[in-house]
Amino acid sequence: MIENHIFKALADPTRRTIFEKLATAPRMNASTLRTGMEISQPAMSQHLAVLRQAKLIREDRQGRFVYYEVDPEGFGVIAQWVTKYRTYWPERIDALKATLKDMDQ
Amino acid sequence: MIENHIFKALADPTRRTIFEKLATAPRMNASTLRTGMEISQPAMSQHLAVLRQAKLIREDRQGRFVYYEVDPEGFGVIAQWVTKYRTYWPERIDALKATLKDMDQ
DNA sequence: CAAACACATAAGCACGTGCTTATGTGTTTG
DNA sequence: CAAACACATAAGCACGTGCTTATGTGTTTG
Repeated sequence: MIENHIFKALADPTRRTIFEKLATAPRMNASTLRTGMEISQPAMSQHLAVLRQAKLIREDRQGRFVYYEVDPEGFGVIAQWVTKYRTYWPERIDALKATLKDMDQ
Repeated sequence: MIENHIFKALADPTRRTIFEKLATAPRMNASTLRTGMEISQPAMSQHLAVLRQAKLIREDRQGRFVYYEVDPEGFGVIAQWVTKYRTYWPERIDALKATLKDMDQ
């Protein structure tokens, strides 16, 4: 059940931060990801392993560096999950999303 | 941080099943939700409390029954979260979602 | 109004999770 | 090639989580 891995991976706020970094910036290696994050090297390594197993990120080994980037496969499962339920009450959700968007600004 | 409550609430497979029931069927009370679910009454009550605190469901007390239904507020946060990242690689995600949809059938 | 009912809550327990320190593995540098 | 580097992994620990049994609270039924 990979869906369960994905939801569990995203349940941790540190991992969501890492995912957000990789989603909004070019590929980074583990050390670069740590900058400005108050997290030890082993902790980062463990979080990256969880995200990798959930297919939310994927690695690209280059010598002694390991570069990470978002893996659309895992994210697609969440996107699909949202789409599945959105169809049940599209108007209510879209109205709410507009409200949330306004709040951001 | 309500976003964290929501992701943590959805990280449990039993709670996702409950949410799915409420999303795809009319409002139900706690006992009706239990039918066909091999879950004790206290366990169900505790799961419903977590979902309620995450604003994924809301309650409507009617005498000694408590009816539950999906609360668009919590779901909207997830939908918004997905939308936020989808914008970074729309073509890749949409292609993948089409693939996943095919796999369902 | 006493019993049954629908649900909530408390306490205890087994197991999961995220961190730490220590150390291992493979690669590059000087 | 020895040291430095980038990262992974192991073991241990504190704390979180989801269940159980027991019991509490409010409502309805006969």
